[in-house]
Amino acid sequence: MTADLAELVRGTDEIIPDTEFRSRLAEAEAKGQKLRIKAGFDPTAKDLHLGHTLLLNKMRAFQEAGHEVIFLIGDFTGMIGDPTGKNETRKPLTRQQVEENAQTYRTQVFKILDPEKTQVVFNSQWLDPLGAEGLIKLAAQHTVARMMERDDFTKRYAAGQPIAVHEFLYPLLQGYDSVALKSDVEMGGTDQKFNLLVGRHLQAAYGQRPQCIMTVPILEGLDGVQKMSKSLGNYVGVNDAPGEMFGKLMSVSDTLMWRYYDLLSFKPLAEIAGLRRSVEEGANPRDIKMGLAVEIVDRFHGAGAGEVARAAFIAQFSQGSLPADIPTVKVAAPAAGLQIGKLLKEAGLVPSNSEANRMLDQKAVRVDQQRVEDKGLLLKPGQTYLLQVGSRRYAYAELTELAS
RNA sequence: GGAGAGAUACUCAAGCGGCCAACGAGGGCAGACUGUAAAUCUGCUGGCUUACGCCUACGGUGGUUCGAAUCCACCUCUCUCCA
Repeated sequence: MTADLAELVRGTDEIIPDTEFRSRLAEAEAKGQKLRIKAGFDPTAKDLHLGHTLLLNKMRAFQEAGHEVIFLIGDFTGMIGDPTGKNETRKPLTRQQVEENAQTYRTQVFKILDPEKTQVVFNSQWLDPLGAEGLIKLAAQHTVARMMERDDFTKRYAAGQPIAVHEFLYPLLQGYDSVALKSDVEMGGTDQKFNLLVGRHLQAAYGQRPQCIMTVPILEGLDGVQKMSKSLGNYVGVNDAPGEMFGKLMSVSDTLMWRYYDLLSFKPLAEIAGLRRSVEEGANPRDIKMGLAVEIVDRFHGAGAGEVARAAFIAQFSQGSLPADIPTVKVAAPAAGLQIGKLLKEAGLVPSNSEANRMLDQKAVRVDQQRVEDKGLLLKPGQTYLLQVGSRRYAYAELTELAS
């Protein structure tokens, strides 16, 4: 069990209380019991990214150690709609949307978790029947002062930002999930620490043995500053195509690369330390970064996919050849020809004509590998042109004559 | 219930009745330099017109005015203090 323990603890941020966690683990082993491990997910986000996988990796580690992993989908809370984060009022989800999202979740999650060993539950199962009376009883277990201890509540309050009353219900309902599931351990991101602790408190209030909590770090996004999230556009999705995944990982800074190594790689810690040393001794960090990108691409696209992506990357960027998968777009053009700016817009490379003109001004546009600055350039139908905006946007435009 | 403050583009944030498509910062995009890195420097950052110009924008609806993001009224939302 000690080997297991090291693996279970690797990459976690905090375990509270640490000693109790260890003793419970030992106790379960001695009695031949399984610990009930709970982790909750909001069914609003459809696409999982690497940030989510930190938690999933941990869950998997528990599965491999023989414990019972419960994947909780917060469909009830999702349908209320969580307004956390500024002043956006998130639209409540319908049952059907929740179910759809949950289904998408499953397919992605099982790239990491073992479907056979994963129990999937929905919290509407016990929160629906709770009723107003149950809710009031639940709310009576906590105080406003303790609620306000939550970091983001404190900050928002101090900053004069609104806090809706029902936001107080969130931690309570999430905590009640732990009561309903009789969980032994609950896992979540560090930003969930408060909520996880509420679960501990509530279990005690309902006469249960309080769960231990385990937090995993929040993964920084590609910018290295803000957390990885889809809405910030700084994420690597588990469904990203191999080439895209590889490219995104290569674009992170050298500093961030080490953070990613620590959190995402399955390589032994000693090996990672060795890589650090080799860079200090003069190895090109780029090559080390490729190693990480290969590992991650392999993980989600099968062994070998990483090497293929690496070769394509080197061909495209180190040797300057074109990417392999340039989309072809058909565009109708008048016989006299279509103006370059309009073509770029029609081909979907820029959002507007004005933007196209700006790109032309900024020497960012190439047609058939030749830089173009003349906004009046007309491209005649009957040909296919290679369009390029900046270094990442490519398209073949097949111009067909517009019947006038 | 009473008194006050506020709502500006992706975010924060300036804004005198005309010089405001709106200072500045961040973010983003592009160019240079590179390892598609970081750092740095430069430029751009509402839409339409091959650009003289036109249209849409400053919480919402009306109004005053030759002219409003700027003034007035009402509405919506938020915050603070008092009850």
